[in-house]
Amino acid sequence: MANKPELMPGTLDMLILKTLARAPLHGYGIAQAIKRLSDDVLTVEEGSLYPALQRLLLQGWAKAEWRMTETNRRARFYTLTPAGRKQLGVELSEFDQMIAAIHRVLQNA
Amino acid sequence: MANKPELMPGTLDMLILKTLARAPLHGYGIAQAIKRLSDDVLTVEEGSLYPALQRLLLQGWAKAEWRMTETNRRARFYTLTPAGRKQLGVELSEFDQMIAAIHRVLQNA
DNA sequence: TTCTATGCATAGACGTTCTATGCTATGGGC
DNA sequence: GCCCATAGCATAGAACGTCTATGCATAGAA
Repeated sequence: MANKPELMPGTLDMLILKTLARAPLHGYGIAQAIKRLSDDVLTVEEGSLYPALQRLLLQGWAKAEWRMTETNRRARFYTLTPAGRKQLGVELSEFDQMIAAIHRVLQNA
Repeated sequence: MANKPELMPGTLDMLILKTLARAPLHGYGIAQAIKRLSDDVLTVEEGSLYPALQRLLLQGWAKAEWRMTETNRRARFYTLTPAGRKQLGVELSEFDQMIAAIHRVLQNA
């Protein structure tokens, strides 16, 4: 039972945007990057990842194109749009605000 | 559209447990406390609150009894059980771990 | 007496994440 | 030549948590 998520709900889009802000990347690579940078704490399942990427495309926060990876495989590379970069800023500050608020509640002994 | 939640999904139970760890309280009071301590950033809607309280009861993390408030109203007071106190510890450390992991991903420029 | 604040509770909609599934293809080892 | 692990995309459906909307009740102030 007790199915604790490998991800904090609501933060996935932000994490993807941040990852893409470093460099264009394909889905698989994004998942790897998040897992690696978080020291294996955050795991992005494919069933979460691809719907999230669709959302980003739909919102105009990223665009996609098929290319070849360094290892000679075809993959869909996602690039952040200016709107996406702006959105990243918004989500980062909202996140910070949320965390700060939660800490205020938690620290009040 | 764009329906940003007033609450970070997955953190509500932790916030309630923490609030009850200070003193037994009724639902309405819990919502007030969280809102006040967070400087109005976190708003707990009733449709989120009461289902959450049911979860806590069901898990044995809190128990409830009807009492009168200071203002002479009948209300259901929730008290943390030992298991609930333990659970609070678990959720706090999981939360910290999550936040730390997210920060690692975000800070990696 | 009417209104506001206090107080509990549920049903249904909605969005996100997870599980499960299916498909393709590359490169290494046997 | 064949198998298998890895890389890679994608969707359907279940599960879950939160929000909107609704209903009910009562104390005290205006």
